[in-house]
Amino acid sequence: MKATIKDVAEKAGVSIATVSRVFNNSSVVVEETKQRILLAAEELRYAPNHVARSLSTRKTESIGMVLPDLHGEFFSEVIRGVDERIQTENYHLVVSCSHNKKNEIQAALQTMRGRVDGLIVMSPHIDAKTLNANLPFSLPVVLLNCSVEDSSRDAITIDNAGGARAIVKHLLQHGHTRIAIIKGPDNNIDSIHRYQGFQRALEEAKIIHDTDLEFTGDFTEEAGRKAVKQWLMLKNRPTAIFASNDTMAIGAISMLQENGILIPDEIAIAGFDDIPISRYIHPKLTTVQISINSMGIQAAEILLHAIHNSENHQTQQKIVPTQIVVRESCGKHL
Amino acid sequence: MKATIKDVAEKAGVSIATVSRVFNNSSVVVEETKQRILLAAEELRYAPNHVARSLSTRKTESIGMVLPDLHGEFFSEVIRGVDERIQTENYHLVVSCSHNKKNEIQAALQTMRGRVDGLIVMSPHIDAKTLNANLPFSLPVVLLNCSVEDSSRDAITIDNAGGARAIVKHLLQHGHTRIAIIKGPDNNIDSIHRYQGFQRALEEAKIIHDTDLEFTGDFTEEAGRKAVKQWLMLKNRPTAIFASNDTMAIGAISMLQENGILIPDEIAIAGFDDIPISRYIHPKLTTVQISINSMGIQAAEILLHAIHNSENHQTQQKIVPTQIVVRESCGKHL
DNA sequence: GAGTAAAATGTAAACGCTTACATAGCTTAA
DNA sequence: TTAAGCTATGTAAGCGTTTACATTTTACTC
Repeated sequence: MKATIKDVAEKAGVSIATVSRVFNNSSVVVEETKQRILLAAEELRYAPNHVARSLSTRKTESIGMVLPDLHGEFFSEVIRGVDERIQTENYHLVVSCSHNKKNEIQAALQTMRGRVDGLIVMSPHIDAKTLNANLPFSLPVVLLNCSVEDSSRDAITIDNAGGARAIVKHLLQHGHTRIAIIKGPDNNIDSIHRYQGFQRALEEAKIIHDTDLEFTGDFTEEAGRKAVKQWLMLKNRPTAIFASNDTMAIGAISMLQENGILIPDEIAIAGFDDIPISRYIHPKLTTVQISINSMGIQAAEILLHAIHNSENHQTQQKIVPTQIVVRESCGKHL
Repeated sequence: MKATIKDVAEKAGVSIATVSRVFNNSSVVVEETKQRILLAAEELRYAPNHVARSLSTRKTESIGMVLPDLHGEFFSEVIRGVDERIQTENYHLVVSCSHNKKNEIQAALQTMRGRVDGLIVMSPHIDAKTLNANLPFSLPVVLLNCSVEDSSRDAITIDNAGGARAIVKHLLQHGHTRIAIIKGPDNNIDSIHRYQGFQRALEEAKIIHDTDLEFTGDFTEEAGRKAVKQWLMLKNRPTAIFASNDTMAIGAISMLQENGILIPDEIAIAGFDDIPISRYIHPKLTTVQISINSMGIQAAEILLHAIHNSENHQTQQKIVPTQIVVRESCGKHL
């Protein structure tokens, strides 16, 4: 049977209020009394019950994360960033995975209510309306990479279009004109914007895009492999590939190498995300860098601010800049 | 202001007990009353307060995970496995990172008390005694890859020694006799066992191990690179390298390739873990496979059982078998 | 040594729910 | 008709804290 504050109070010969004060440093308790209480607590192996405390204070000291998926380094990096920031304020992290399904995200959001003080929601697949309809009204929320409808909510989005445009431009500067793209899922907001950046760059270079050179993937290595497989059968192969994320780029590379195609000499390739592994594969992957970890930190930062200043918190929409990092996979010359 | 059960009860003209019953299907409520309550709840945007419910039922419907770190795919895979299993029973996942520090793991364990119904602890760096002293007594706990002292606790451990031995044997069968090892941290239980497996295999082959061919790393790519750098300066280089995890193996490969060393022709290499990326790098990495995801699922399974059958739960110690998967990095011949 | 202000501690209500037990309203059977 | 037995709902205690407010103790001052 677990000891309660009452047991400690009795054992130490004080009231429960005093015990509570000791455990909250809320007001001064005479040193001697304090020690007596601490001793009693120790002997009884007492630890405050967080649930009761939460009920009383209306604070849970937890924040929730609703993620679309739990696969791969991207998510673990975000989690790491968020955890890193909130741990400094003794907050806890409750993670939930919506598996990208509408009803599950609804369920996740639902069960988070009353369990957390704030929410970080990442849901690049859900449209803004559905999202808004399900978002709790009374809880601070930070949107990560979601379709945002207006400025009524805090949101952090990556400059997907800008990053894609920059890296495709880089490819163009290398003289490539037949550039293929491995897209992400059609309903994913990241994919959409990356694709737009891609198109934009081509337009600016006055290149007419060949839709044969498009493949829609799902952000997995396998998708990258399939895309390449398809293009290898073309009479007129692309000379460069832009993969909408590093994972697919890596899949593409593996398929190219299996077919004895030299990278970057015969086909250049670039990715997006700069996941840790990108700099260790061969050839090292040219890609677009976003600091996922720091994105998590920032999201946590904003959320904590919203929680602590519920009255005068100004919502903000941040666009996280990206940076291309040139390595070997697209040719170093130039 | 958020609506409470009381508001709903008033609006529907019933007592709070009836409202509670509706939201718990605990006993039959006449259909008409039920609809009236549901309607009132909807209008007030009422959702039960989980904290209050938990206090009353002494159940949180959450389980906690204490992880040593949040870096890399290994952890996200475990999390994914656990989440996958517990979600089916509407449990939530509270994640906490101990950063491998003794006091932090203590703090993490401490704050989990009363917040979760059960705990999955992964802490390969902490010795059994310290761990045991800090583990909550009253809470079901499943140990993941920890030093286990006795059979009083549920535990899942990977057959690290067996896996390492098997893969080193494989290397030996290829004719290698100068096999180097990139170890993990000295106080890490996984590293220790993998190293033991390595030694065992060499002994069985009656090979005297050259301590020049040992490098202690920290499971990062960088460590793999450093190890190789060091060995390249040797007059008598190793012909094969066993890295204690895939990440270090990948780092090693990148360094070898930068120095123009052919893999596996000049130096063969093998890893441990079989992280997803291993099959997509070039050359594809020969490694030891453990299903991290399913380890998470199993841990969750055992924990849930312990929670639901607190009286007659038999603790169990599972050793998850490993399997070597031969790919290109150690030479396909044979 | 009385009076007073400040410091330390105690009392009890509240947080929002669940649930054992009590009660009221109906059926049913003798 | 009435007692008994159900069924649907209500009453109220309890879950373990926090905290405003009340009370007691201590420390000074004159």
